[in-house]
Amino acid sequence: MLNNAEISELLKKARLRPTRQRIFVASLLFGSEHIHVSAESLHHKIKQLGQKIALATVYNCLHHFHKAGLLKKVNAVNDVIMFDTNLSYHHHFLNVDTGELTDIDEATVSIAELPKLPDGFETESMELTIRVKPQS
Amino acid sequence: MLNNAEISELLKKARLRPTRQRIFVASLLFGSEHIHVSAESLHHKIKQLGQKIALATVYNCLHHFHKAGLLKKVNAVNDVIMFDTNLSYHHHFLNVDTGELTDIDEATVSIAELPKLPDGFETESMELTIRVKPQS
DNA sequence: AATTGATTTAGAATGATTTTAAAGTAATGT
DNA sequence: ACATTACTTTAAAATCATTCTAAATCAATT
Repeated sequence: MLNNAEISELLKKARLRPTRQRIFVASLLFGSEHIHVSAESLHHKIKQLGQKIALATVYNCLHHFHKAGLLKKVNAVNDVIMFDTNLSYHHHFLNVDTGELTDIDEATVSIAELPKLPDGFETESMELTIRVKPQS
Repeated sequence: MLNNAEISELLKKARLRPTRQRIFVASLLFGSEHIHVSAESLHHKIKQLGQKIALATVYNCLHHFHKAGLLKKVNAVNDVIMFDTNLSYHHHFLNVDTGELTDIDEATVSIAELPKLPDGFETESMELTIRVKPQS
């Protein structure tokens, strides 16, 4: 858990102005467990905590944090962009019913062989998505 | 290339009424190379061919074809649902600049080790997405 | 404290997709 | 063939996530 001064510092390091809203949003994202959020889900959580931040601001925050390298954008499936506080290269289980994402421990996956890239291209990132559903 | 009777047969087998519109849409999708389409891109192609089918009908077609197992839904990235006529288990290169998808030959990828699934869940599908960008 | 430039915000706009409800068409029984 | 029924198509409205706009606010700098 980070205090406001620490969060302020973190934002400054990322060249983001530590505004009231950004500090609050950052406090929900950083400093504890890695989490996955969408703008909508985060905004909802904020409202539940009795705070009032415009949805557009949440979008702005998430995108700024992403640009600054504080968040990873996760391949959305149900039209909803998810952001991941876990920046390291990793894969996901995707619950196809709920859209919920769960990190896969990198150590439990190994990709033995990869195709060669199209000419003139380089890899930006690589992600394995295992779509799962409740056993029928 | 399939003729209309063959396409009609294909639709009937999938328990879909072989209507004029579906036959036309199916003729663009099946019978030659595997392709990736969005509702919008397919509708555009149809208009270019001088035909007139409502965009909503294209959406309906694609979803019906998908439900019937004739198309695979591909993890969209730029908000656009892509459908793939290649039903077999396979992976994609994703051009992050354009959203364009390219199939990866399955033989060139091998995943050596996989994590165990969460309890009570089963795998629906699994997809490796290699996001690529023009070499900088 | 005043200026400047970035940020926040409500609300409008956008773009993909879905829904609605009416009109059209295919399949089925007669 | 003909009527009935059920499914399809369609334009237009609705919806949902997201982005834009323009005015108000705020943080950093002079």
